[in-house]
Amino acid sequence: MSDAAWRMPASPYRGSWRLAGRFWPTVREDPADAEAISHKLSVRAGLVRQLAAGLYTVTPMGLRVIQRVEAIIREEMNRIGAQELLMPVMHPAEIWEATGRYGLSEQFRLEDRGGRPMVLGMTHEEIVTWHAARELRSYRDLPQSWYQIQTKLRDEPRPKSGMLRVREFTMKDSYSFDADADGLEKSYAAHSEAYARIFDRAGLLWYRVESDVGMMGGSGAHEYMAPSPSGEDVVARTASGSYAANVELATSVACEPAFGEPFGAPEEFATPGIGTIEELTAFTGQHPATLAKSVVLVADSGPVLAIVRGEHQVHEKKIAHIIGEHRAAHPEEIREWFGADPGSLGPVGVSAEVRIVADSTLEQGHYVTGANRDGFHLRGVVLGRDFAAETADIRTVLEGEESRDGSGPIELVPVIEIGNIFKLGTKYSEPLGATYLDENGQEQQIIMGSYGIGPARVAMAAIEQGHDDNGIIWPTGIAPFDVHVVLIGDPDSAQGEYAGALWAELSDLGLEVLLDDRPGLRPGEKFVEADLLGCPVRVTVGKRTLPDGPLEVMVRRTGEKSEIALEGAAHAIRALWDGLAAG
RNA sequence: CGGGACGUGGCGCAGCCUGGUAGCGCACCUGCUUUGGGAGCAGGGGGUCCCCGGUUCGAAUCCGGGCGUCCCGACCA
Repeated sequence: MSDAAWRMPASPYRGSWRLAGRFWPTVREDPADAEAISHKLSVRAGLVRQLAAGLYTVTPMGLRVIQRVEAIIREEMNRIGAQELLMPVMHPAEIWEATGRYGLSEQFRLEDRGGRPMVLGMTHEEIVTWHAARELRSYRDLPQSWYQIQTKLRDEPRPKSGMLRVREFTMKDSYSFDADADGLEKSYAAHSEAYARIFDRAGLLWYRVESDVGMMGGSGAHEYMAPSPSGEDVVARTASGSYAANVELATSVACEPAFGEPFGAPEEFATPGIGTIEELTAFTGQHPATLAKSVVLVADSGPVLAIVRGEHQVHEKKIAHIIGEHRAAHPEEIREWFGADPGSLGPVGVSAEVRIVADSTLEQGHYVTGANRDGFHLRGVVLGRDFAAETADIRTVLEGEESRDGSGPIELVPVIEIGNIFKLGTKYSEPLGATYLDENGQEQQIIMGSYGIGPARVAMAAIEQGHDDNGIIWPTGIAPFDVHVVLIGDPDSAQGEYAGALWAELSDLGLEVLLDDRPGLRPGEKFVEADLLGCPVRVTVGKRTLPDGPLEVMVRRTGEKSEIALEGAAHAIRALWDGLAAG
């Protein structure tokens, strides 16, 4: 075989491709095990291939999209003065021991040849702080913002939805180091602005929402969420977006049911065979919001009775904030503590060993609760009078409930988390000894923030938000190419030569152009694959084009076709693309 | 970690219930025709039927164990 047979055609244009000879494995049918749209289309459009659960190879075509996302991220991170660096994926375990994060269930652990325990990085707070502790000594060294785009490894219990939830992925993670809380606010705000520009430029519909600080710890956090039916998280927001929060901490104004006349004391009544709230609603004819739901949990400290109104659910995360790690109680345990089975449980007359946590909504009104006697309930039960309980927000938000800021009813939206920002404070700088000397020579702790974006999730979210029956519809900002030139005919033909010249001219005008010059393919196949790939503008060059034109140009998003004269065609296409990019 | 489904040429699937020559479509190779929306005809190559064990004269098929992948839940910076 001669060299020429396997060499790629020479291209003077780094960003533009001639397709002939390239590795671009498209697929006609949806992969059998794919559920999410982005999973199906990313495989079909030849962007990724799966190696194992949660492990994906990105193809040359897919890598173009990822790299465009990364390019936007780099520009915007650099714009706010963040500096790119690169830290190792493999870390000595002892650094993670210092912060108490060694041994987390998602952590990949291994040993080096000397038997030293090592971990693969799930994130880099420990490592970056370790460096900061050694290098940043004076207030004159602050503030700093460092970032990297690098591999993270997490042994996810359940990888899913293609590239949306994987065990190995690249993340842009940045870390800010400030002298004080004001400095952190500035770094946080700078990242917030950079993130807004990044996600706008990536062409996503996105929300910035309040989030739980979770295992990262710290004093405040926001998540960036792209709405999508394939999303794993849920955001509670109002139509205007003036209120938006992860449901894990969202609050709302619960409805105000008619409680009716209060009772002087709880009254027991028979409820034979009644267990669930639905049954109790039907039996009593009362609104579920006037019934109290009792859930028994077991925390480290012992049994916990969590109470919410009938229309609500106890939210796992919210109750966990109060009682810590916990599990559901076994039926035998419930029998022992309450003397009744689930379905007839309530807070009245419960032994002191049971901690009672009631949702704040219970502070108003009187309720029907279980009587802790099988087949009986109490009506007229009042919190504070008939039983004592801690109160807190432990319930889920319901769609349709009013927002606390008065901006209207709450809607619940499934979303993909594409980024997050955390105010870490001293959570990492303290255990790792990251301190500096202030103007007075006093040792102070460095105040940190951490900020993440998943470029592949950005790409997948774009697919989720932009597709039709024929394939992907990329936003102009992150499409693999700006213009897709479909050559119909032989590369050596007159139209082949014209297509090559147009390709070069468009590239000279600053566009990244894909020229489908693959020989032997039928026109239909090229069109179908062009639709699948979804570049914003498609130009067709065929027999009809020469010698007098016109060129057929199609906008992928609208399907709108137009004809362009050969004279000045490249400039006209560039102008068309500029119009799409602008709006 | 609980529940469920699936595992058969590269991809998508049938066959399994009722054991007896491994099949279909697409893709791939060769030839001819075709060439503006996934072509037609003819010929051809390619499979440890996920793995291990058991039952049987004989196992893709029945039984047991394991592994893998996906979905639901739990979990999740």
